[in-house]
Amino acid sequence: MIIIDYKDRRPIYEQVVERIEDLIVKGVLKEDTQLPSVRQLAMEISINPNTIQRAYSEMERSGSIYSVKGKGSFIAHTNKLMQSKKDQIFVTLKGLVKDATLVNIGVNEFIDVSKQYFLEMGGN
Amino acid sequence: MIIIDYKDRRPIYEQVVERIEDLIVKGVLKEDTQLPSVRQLAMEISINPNTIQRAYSEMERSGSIYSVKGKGSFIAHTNKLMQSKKDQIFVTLKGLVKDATLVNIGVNEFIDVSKQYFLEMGGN
Amino acid sequence: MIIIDYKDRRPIYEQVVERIEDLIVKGVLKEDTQLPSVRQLAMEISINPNTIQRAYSEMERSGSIYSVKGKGSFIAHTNKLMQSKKDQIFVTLKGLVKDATLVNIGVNEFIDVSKQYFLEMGGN
Amino acid sequence: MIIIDYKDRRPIYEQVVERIEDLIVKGVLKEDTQLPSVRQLAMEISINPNTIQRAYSEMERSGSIYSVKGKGSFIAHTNKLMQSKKDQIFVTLKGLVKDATLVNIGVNEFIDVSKQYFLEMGGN
DNA sequence: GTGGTCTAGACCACC
DNA sequence: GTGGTCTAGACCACG
Repeated sequence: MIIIDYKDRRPIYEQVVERIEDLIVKGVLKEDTQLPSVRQLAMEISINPNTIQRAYSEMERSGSIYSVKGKGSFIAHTNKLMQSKKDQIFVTLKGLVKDATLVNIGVNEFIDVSKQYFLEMGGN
Repeated sequence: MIIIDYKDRRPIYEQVVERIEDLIVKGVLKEDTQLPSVRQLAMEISINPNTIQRAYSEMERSGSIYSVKGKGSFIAHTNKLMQSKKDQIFVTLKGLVKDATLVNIGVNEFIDVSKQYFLEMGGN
Repeated sequence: MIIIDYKDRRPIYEQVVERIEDLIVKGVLKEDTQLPSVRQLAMEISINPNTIQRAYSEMERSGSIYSVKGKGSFIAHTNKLMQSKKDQIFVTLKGLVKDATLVNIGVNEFIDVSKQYFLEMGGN
Repeated sequence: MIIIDYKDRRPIYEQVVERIEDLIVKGVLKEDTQLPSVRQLAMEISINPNTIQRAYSEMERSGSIYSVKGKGSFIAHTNKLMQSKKDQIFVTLKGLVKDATLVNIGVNEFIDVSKQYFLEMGGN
């Protein structure tokens, strides 16, 4: 379910967070679903439980999941996550537009390519 | 000319590269212009010369500048840099569109916001 | 009657204690009233009996309730509980005032806000 | 400088955060002051470097300090910290007032005691 | 069994 | 030298 790319320069715990949050926004993991336990997921993908623990901690801090000692970890309300993901996308987009203007990419080219990419995505 | 943000989480040498390449794409630094020497730039912005050296090495490797032994470092042909910056932007855009579709941001919203951002940039 | 918030980070037995003591200070549960048995309450709120047992033990230790072998658990004299709750509040208040002085919150601001909060509570 | 209370139930890293943030709000540590390195502080108070690392990470996340790889950790702008501490105090106060009304502590008693505590603090 | 904290020791990127 | 990540193994509180 969760694949780690060891060539990726980002830390493992960050990749784990990304993979799980992806599953949430995709709707695969729904609210109050129980996540695999720290130890179990650690064994599954053959990494140290502490690393998973850290990933889970990050997600709890950011409000994506909630953990109960002795019970397990569960998916939280997804609204907040969706919104923060959207916000993040628009922030990135703003920076990208800024860079685009610097290298003389015009509005038209930018949105044409965007449309094209949307088409490709829809095709999947 | 070059400002380092120590609170920025990226390594300093990367920031130096970015600042210089920015000056190149903006046309401030033109082809075959000589860059300040490693030591000189290091002193100017109060940074370890090793860090500047690494920044210059990275840029030479990527083809943004070229070095002549005993003479110094110079701006290379800017076409290649411009093109790679453009490529990079479109790669990022592709990823962004992919993420956008996941959180149900439609084509229309996406390009409307893009246009808006372009307007804001033009206004500066 | 008793609601557990699994997203609350405090242990469940502590929440149970708080809820019951709340009912006591509010006057809902009066002196010598019998509490539901451990098993019964556990079933009611779908919780492990061990957890309820621990909550009851804590309250007996602190003197909020008393148990009679073979009969059950009962609300103790409420005076002591009321007094210890009051004491606790003033201890917290003292710490809070100390912190307030550190960040330059003056007496006036502090009591103005307090009055405001009392008004809001009264309005409920 | 920093004292750990092993009888305290809170985790060590949390105590470290509290102690340092206290020094910041008290004005002992000023903006851009360099903190002791992770390893050095760990040796000083005889705890594992990882624990200090975690404390520093928490503070960087919350914006109290900023860290630069290869250089060290530094005190950030203190405004944000002061504000969040103030906010925290008023949140606690609100909860305290709510509890006070439950046990029949009136506005007058509450603010009288508060004033008294402020006097005591001022006397230190 | 669960999550959370801590230690010990290692490696990396950066300066 | 610095901060940051990871592993291995231990212990605790909770259910």
